[in-house]
Amino acid sequence: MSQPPIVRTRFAPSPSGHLHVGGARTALFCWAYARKHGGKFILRIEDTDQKRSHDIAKLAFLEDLKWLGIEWDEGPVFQGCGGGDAGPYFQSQRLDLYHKYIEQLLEEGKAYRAFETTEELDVARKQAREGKKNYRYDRAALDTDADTREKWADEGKPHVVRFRVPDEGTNTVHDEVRGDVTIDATELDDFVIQKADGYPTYHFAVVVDDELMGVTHVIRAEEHLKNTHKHILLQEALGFRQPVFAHISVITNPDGSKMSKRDKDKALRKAYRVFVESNREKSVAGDEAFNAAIARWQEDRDCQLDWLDAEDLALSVGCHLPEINVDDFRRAGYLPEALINYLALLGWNPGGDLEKFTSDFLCKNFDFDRVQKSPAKFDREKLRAFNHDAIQALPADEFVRIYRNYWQTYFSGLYDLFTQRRGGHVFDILARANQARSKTLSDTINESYFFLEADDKIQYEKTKAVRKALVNGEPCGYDHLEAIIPELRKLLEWTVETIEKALKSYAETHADGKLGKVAQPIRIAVSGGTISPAIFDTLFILGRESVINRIERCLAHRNANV
RNA sequence: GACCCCAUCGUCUAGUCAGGUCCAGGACGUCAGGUUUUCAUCCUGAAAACAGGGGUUCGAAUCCCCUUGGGGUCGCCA
Repeated sequence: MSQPPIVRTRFAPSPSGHLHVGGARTALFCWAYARKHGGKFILRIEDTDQKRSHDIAKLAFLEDLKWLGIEWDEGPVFQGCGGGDAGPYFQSQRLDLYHKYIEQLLEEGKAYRAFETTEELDVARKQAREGKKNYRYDRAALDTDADTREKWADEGKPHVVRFRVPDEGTNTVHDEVRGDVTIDATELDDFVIQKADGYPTYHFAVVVDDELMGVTHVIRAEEHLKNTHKHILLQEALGFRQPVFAHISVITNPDGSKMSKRDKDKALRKAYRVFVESNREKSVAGDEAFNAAIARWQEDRDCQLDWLDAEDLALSVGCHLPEINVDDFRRAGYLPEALINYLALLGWNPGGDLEKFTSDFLCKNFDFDRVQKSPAKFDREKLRAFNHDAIQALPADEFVRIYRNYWQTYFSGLYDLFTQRRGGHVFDILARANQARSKTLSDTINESYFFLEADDKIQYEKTKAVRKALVNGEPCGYDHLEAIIPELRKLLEWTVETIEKALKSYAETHADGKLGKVAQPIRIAVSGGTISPAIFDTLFILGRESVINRIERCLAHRNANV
């Protein structure tokens, strides 16, 4: 009895910056499946496209995976992850391997060299489309005899290598999610396996690497289902084992279109067009390199801006880029455990009514039989609700740590200012006061600026709610403000507890026990509006001097108005 | 257009494989009340779906067929 091979799954992204949520879900499922079976999860970089740049920023998704807690056993070495004996894990470093197998197919007559140019093929495709015909490569290369083709190749004439597919029969993928998927052999044409630059195509590299790396389960998005037929043919031709396949459905936008990195580019192009049309005399300010990048981007519809440039431009033209990447959600103040939970549930569920679970649970329970076949729309509101629950579930100390870290990372200027003025321990109080009112870590950022404004710069909102809180009733809000100042002055200690005691006691005797009658005018006086953390926390954080200054100023404002 | 895949509330889904316990359950969102020092919460309640049509069967959300709708793919991208 032979042992079943140890489960080895892999996630194989192309190096293109940050990880988008669809990729994250695929990686999550690959990882969970490997963990469940005590196997290995491999990360492989599919960098066979020389047209794409290869700077290190393109590997930002390594950081994203780490942040999500998806750790790879083999692959690029990064922060304690990676390594392994089946490398190198960058396809661009494995060219000799691919060449060896290409030669093998060539010698066996299972592949051949073809000399058509891209332009010639484009014309043929266009003609087919116009004639409402299905395009299929016509094997024109085979019209030239083999010796001539070898001679051309020796002379260095640019060419590709095509795989010769069977002329008849059917091809079946046994898919763990979808069952058997069969197509007719005539649906496939002789696809390219080696490009003119000598690099293998995706199809070829994937098949060779999965074999050499001992991959047992290929879990990937549905967009690859059709490719799988090609991969099976290659595996058969090369005498490779066939892994188990599982194709998961794509994640879509609310309008049903595939959620993709391009969505950001689309949104940006649209906003930029509007900006240029309405600001003819103004241009987007930037340094030379930035402007050059914009120009290139405008010339080529297929070109996408570097993500840093994209964010700069979005800021300049007032465009909110849709959150697509894991990092977008991280910046927006989502917790990794919430994103993981939500993503996992988008396409898989443990059955019954259970929705909330950890990645640990996923690793124990994930299997293909509960993977959804249909595409799932990405619902930001539900993600937000999940994030809210995740934040509320955090112990206070842990929330403070995460909240501080979030400010330091994404709002460092604000954080430094706050801690300089009020001190690090007061930031803790702010964090604690904000936990209950946060659905994301960023929710309370905008509502924290008033703490740092100069006392005499507070602007009072001119809304009904504000007026009502200040002037309605007898005594009115202004009257309470006047009366509360001495109460605050005489406190021996300025703590959340002493403030609470003083305000409650005042409300008891002067406002029929209705704290709101007193709290709301104070809130307006110190913040300018009706939104702040709990009033006792707010006053403590602000400090006694500022509180009294602001209340007095508010009262002066009343007199000026009367 | 061709090929392939899919189809339960607005959304994610349970139930489908082993037909009856389902006039279809949960969650997000929505709406209506309530609690609360504001915002955010929290509590209670409500509206909300088996795409349509044929079969099979005593019985169909569940099995079969057709139609319709949605998605994916059709690159020297991955």
